[in-house]
Amino acid sequence: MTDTTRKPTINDVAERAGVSKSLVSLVMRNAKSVSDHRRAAVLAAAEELGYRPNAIARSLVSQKTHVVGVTVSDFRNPFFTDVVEGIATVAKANGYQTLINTGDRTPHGETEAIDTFIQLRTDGIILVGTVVDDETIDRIGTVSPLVSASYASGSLKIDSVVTDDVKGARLAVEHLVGLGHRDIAHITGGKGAGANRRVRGFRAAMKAEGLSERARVVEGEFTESGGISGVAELFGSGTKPTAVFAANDQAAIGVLRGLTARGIVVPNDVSVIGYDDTNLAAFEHINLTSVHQQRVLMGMTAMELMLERVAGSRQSARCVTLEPRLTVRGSSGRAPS
Amino acid sequence: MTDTTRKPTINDVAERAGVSKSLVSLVMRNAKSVSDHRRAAVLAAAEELGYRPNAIARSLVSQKTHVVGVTVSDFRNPFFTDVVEGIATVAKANGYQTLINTGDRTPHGETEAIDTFIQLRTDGIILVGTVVDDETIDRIGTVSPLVSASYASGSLKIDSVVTDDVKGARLAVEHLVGLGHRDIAHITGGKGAGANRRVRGFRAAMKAEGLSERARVVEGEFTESGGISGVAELFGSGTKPTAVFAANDQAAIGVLRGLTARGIVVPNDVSVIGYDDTNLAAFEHINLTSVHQQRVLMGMTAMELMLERVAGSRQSARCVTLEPRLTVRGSSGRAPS
DNA sequence: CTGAAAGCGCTAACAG
DNA sequence: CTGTTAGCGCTTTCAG
Repeated sequence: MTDTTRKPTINDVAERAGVSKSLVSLVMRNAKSVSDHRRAAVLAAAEELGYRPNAIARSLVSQKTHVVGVTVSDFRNPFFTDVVEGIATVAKANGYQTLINTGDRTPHGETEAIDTFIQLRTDGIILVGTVVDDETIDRIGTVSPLVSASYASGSLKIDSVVTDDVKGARLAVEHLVGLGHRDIAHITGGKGAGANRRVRGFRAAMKAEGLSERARVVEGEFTESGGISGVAELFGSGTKPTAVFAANDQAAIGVLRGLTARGIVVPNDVSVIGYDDTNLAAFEHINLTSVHQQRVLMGMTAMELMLERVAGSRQSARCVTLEPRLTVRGSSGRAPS
Repeated sequence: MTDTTRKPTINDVAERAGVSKSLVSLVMRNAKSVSDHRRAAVLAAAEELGYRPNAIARSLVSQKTHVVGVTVSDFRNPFFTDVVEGIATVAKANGYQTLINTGDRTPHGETEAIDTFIQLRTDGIILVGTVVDDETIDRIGTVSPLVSASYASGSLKIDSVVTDDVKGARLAVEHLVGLGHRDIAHITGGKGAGANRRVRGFRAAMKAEGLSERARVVEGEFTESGGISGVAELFGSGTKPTAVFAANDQAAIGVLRGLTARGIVVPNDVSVIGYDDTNLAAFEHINLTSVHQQRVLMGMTAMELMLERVAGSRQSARCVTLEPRLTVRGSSGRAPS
């Protein structure tokens, strides 16, 4: 298991095939300047020995690992896994490997994950739904190519790709107003990535509809319990809204629960809209109207930005904005008269 | 961005601090045999230069990467993400990094992912819900420490950790029988990992209850549509069961949909049980009775087995079996009289 | 077309 | 306690 089974090196292959190391190296990288005869001999020797090039050693000299590190703030959130899938697809298509790591939703854990990538000398790092502050991002951006997905960093050193959440919020509001709703509330995502933009978008859209006075915003979280507590606050006292726009699907599901518990019927009494349009929203038993984000595309775009950086074909920071859509399902309906 | 920003090496730090490379190396690894004075000087120099040890170079000489590769057959399945979380927790606690890769649910893709890990010289590889055949597993097992989670490989070279699915199926059957059900059907998981054990367990349990004659088994899949088609087959003709045990939660949700579409009420007319006890099952709107698998523990155990292998403290293969539990929720109830 | 030699950044014996 | 000397497995000039 130790030295007896030592993995074969380029030297072993060279010896077995009776040629020089450099010759083997050329063959392994498909160089053309090798005679068919020797190439065959090398290939045969490699096959026999079960030789696999040592990518570690290779990258030590080439200064390229062909690996990009990806930090994911929350593995369990289906939104993120789709983004990661997009990243992986484009990466693989371009000969890159993706190394995934989670920072356990904490700035400290994520910073640690990033540091590991730096020590591993990944060619670049993609932050998905990062929770670290702009200052740290800026610092890391000077050391390694960096792109942020789903969070628009203030740093000028890095690229980012986000959904136009201001517009997403507007789509939700316009849909509800079209259904006759006027008392509309928004439960925020707290300090989560993108939460701010959604709040701004909500306020702006309500204003545009001349409903500023009737807009209510309560603090929440990107979780089911965030939605539940939001409902408690909204329906505990004062004017009750006829529609609730939650910061994401998980919070919206909390809203559904909270409403059901109070005997309020969706969508007859109150309409509910989520954000992200995850699989959850599509489940027939949940059937949630939701603002759709192009998750896989977001990941693909992030990786494409990274490739440009790695190739050195662009030095300036770029922020790509993706268009949201509204997916209408059963949780939204005409306002009660 | 290229050579002007070259990352500082141990040499740069040594020069800056006015000491030898080996001294710096010792300090970076917290060796005690260094005078406080020099240690401080080195640390200061490293800090100024923003030096991060090159893990690539380090592992080239130490022959250890402190990285374990993890292949996940399906990222979207919450079952697997929990297993991965367990792996990552134990790995981190022991100074290991986890490199995650998906094989897109295909044997070819997964084999490719494994090959990448081998080239990267990861210290070991953990297969989560693998889809590659035993022969391939056996071959890889001779090259690298390997452990399989959720699939019990026939290979004698590798370790595995699985849930006792035979018992899990029995728990489901016993629960239903206790509620007065006698006509019970099972919708299988097709060729998916663990599907076989669940079928066997179902058959054995029904036999033990003296209900062999009334047991029905229809072919399905580990997906929602697998459940839907199963319902179509079960309720299309012949004796209709009063309870359905699906191979996993996603299929069970398909069953719920299929039943609802036919106007069959759960659990009044028919009881439904799933497998995995994922977050989905717990959603109030789904509220599915399900056989619970200790997912995080499964991942933790897998990583522990890996650590034993890496440390060389065990040469023989080991298969750990985890206990299932039944989580009772609203989708199962007394059999109609 | 092929081989020899010099290093990539780091660690691991050895000497002082 | 500290510096020197060899490599780890590979790529890359530079000569033949």
